[in-house]
Amino acid sequence: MPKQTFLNLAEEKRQRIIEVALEEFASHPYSKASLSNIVARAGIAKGSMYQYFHDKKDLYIYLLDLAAKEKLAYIQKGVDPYANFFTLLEQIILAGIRFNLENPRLGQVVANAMEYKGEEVLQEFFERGKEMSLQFFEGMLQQARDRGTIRKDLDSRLLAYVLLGILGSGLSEYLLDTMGISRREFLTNTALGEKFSEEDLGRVTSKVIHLLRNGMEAKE
Amino acid sequence: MPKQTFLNLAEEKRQRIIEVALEEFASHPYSKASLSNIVARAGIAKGSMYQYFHDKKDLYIYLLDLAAKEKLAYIQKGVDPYANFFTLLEQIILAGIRFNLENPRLGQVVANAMEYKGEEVLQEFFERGKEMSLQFFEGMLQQARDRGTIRKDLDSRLLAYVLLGILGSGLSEYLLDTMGISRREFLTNTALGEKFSEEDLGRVTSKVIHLLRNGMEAKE
Amino acid sequence: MPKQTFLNLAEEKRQRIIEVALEEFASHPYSKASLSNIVARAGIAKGSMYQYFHDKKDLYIYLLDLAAKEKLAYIQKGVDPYANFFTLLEQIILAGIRFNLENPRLGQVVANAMEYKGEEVLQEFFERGKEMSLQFFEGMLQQARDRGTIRKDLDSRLLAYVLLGILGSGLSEYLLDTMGISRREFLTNTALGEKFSEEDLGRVTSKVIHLLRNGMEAKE
Amino acid sequence: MPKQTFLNLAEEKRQRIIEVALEEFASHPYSKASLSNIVARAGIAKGSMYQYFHDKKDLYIYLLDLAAKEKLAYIQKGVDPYANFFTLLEQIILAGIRFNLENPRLGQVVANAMEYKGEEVLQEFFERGKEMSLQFFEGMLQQARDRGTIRKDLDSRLLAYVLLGILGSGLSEYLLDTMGISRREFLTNTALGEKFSEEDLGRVTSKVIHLLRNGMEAKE
DNA sequence: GATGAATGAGATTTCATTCAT
DNA sequence: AATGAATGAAATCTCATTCAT
Repeated sequence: MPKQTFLNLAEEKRQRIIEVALEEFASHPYSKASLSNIVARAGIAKGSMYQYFHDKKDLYIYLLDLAAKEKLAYIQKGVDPYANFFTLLEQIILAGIRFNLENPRLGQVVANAMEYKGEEVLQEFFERGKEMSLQFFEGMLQQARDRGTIRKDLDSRLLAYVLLGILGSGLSEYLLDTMGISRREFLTNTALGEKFSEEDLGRVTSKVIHLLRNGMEAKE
Repeated sequence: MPKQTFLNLAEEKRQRIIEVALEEFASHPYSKASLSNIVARAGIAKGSMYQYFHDKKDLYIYLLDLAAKEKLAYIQKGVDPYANFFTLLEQIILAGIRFNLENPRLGQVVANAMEYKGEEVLQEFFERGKEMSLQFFEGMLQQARDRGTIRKDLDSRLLAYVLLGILGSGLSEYLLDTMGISRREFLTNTALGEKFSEEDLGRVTSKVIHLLRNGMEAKE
Repeated sequence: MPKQTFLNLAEEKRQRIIEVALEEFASHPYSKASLSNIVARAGIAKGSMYQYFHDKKDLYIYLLDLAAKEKLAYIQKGVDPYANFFTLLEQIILAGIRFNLENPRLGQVVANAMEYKGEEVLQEFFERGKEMSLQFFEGMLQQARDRGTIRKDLDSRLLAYVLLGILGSGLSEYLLDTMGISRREFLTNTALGEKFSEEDLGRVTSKVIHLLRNGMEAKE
Repeated sequence: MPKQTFLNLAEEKRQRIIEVALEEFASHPYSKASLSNIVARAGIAKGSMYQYFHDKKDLYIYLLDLAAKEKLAYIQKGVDPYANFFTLLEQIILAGIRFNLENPRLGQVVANAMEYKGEEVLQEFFERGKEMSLQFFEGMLQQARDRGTIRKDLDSRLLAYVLLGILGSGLSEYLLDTMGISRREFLTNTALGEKFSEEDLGRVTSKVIHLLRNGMEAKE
């Protein structure tokens, strides 16, 4: 939890710090991310960082929380909760991808967290986050099953893992790949997200949904 | 590439070093993995490590390569290349999971590498590995499409991403989860893999294959 | 010397600051005592502290001076200056111990100062304080010698050192020890001093006086 | 406990490090003593210190232990354990003073430790040391009482505190004082100890013993 | 007079890598 | 070929003090 000091900061300065810190944490694993780097690029004194946050971990968790909340809000905004399951899933996937493209750093920080292994201090924290995501999907799947939208024999827990794997970051990467944009460029140059048209995103998403809905097998 | 010195080492010593190093890299992100730890536990001098490998990165890449090759060999051994697509895919998935459970450290090192972002020194290397995996799946999918096993309108590249996401490590994690085994225990205690019966693995795999083949939608 | 600002403060606020600061300096060596801690616990702004005192040293010396003065006043109050030497000494020892038990923090700050070595900035200050104490005892001893109360061949300066060593804090510690009270508890919980009865104190004091008067040797 | 590395060091280098470190710890309280200072003055790399000792505390405890052992050995060497109580005590006091004068830094480190208050990490360690000293004196006193050398009504525990207070460092300070040598000079300039003649030391010691034996009171 | 954000020097500690033996 | 001591850059973090509001 950041200290009050940070929250009192002028909007502009606070944003600058967040921006720079996100960039650092998006492009380095937690233990390699350097506070010295961040303060240097944000143009503040090293000690100031400790007026704002208790320690490195505090800063990281703040950013992660921020990113997760923003991504969640973004998705909720783009979704009709009363739509049927596949429409809802399509909207979620679409919003997820779009968020990642429009907010490369935020998206990357969340994605990194999902896959974080072996950073002992943070493990517990990550596991909680992962469990929450899993349960969200599991709930959705249960409901769809109850309503007869999806087959009764599907294992919701397993499916939740599968969906998480697919959404992880694979799809955004696919898009970057097909546009020939490297991850480094993407994280550095904020404006690249605009290169992707609504149609591109829609096409990819509907392909995925079609796969999930009907499977791969060619029927006669 | 390890130096000749390392290859000349007595089998037993070489194995010990590999074993210890794998344990370290499986349970810590690259930048947190400590050479000091490794040499201490392997009972060799720190300088010796530099007689064997050029630097930390060299050692890591060697292990990664080793792990990838072993996993690949394991999968190839368990697979009938002339089987039809879905059978083949099922065998691949099954072998992949089984390998991860039987070789926790090797499996983990490969899995970590797949998801590693932001470690500049290694990025290029990882991208090459990922590209290889993608192309492998892409080739398989193309062939299946040509043979009419899967629908013509599927985008093989995108599907390759999806398959990679699913196989990543999600399924092994699902299994560990349902057995209530923490990742830490799993990496430390080598014998845990035996807890999983062939039936368990078969059931999970066939569920996934069924999903990929037929999709989720309930057909009347 | 505190600034006028501090002296203008509302009595209550001033007392609170003093209390908190004493607690900090009693339980940490000078260099580890933290102004940040003090202001946080006193509920004032850090800048305010610098309106009241020139710097950390200034604050410390103020407290030390205060503690010394209070202890001295307490002792003077409990002493009959016209009593004969051993009675006087007994009263001094008794009052000294009692003060320490009734005012743990003040007593501790004074005791710390007596033993403080190696804090360059403060050395000169401490030496002055020590010299004053020594001269006080030296004077007393000279007078007693002149009056024939104590032996003529005693070296008053040396004896002053010896008395200082004994009074330092050894006796209070002996009492705490025999009651099984740790120094930490003692400094935190203000009320512990009441655990000691007048008789306990009297017994200890008279033992010490008896020793100083007659020595240890068994006479037939 | 220092690492093996330190013990393997060339005698000369090891001594230099010890010497410099002692100087630092003798003239600064633990938390102010600076490793950076030590390595700079010892002419070694900062990292090397951590090849020798686990951390600052480890180094300090090593020095303290060293100092205590040397002082103890020195005293034991100068003492006839079969002498009667007062002779023995005289020899102990004399050896203690002489040690402090001949080894200013060692003596100071031990003396500081005796009085250390509030350095939480080390508190337990110090208390153990103090308790050992107390018990040593207590044992001596008990024995003397049993043998009828000292009065039966003396409280050995209390007397142990008193003796510790007297020996603390008071007597060496008295001597430095009478020679007009400041503590700073004394710690810096190793050669000063030679200024004190055997007679000076003997005279002081015998005065103290006389006091302890016969008390201060003038008997008609 | 009060505030509390800003500062930056300096502290301890880690670790990959080098190199003399 | 093996050793392991030496290195030093870089990391995180603390804290007395300053100063603009």
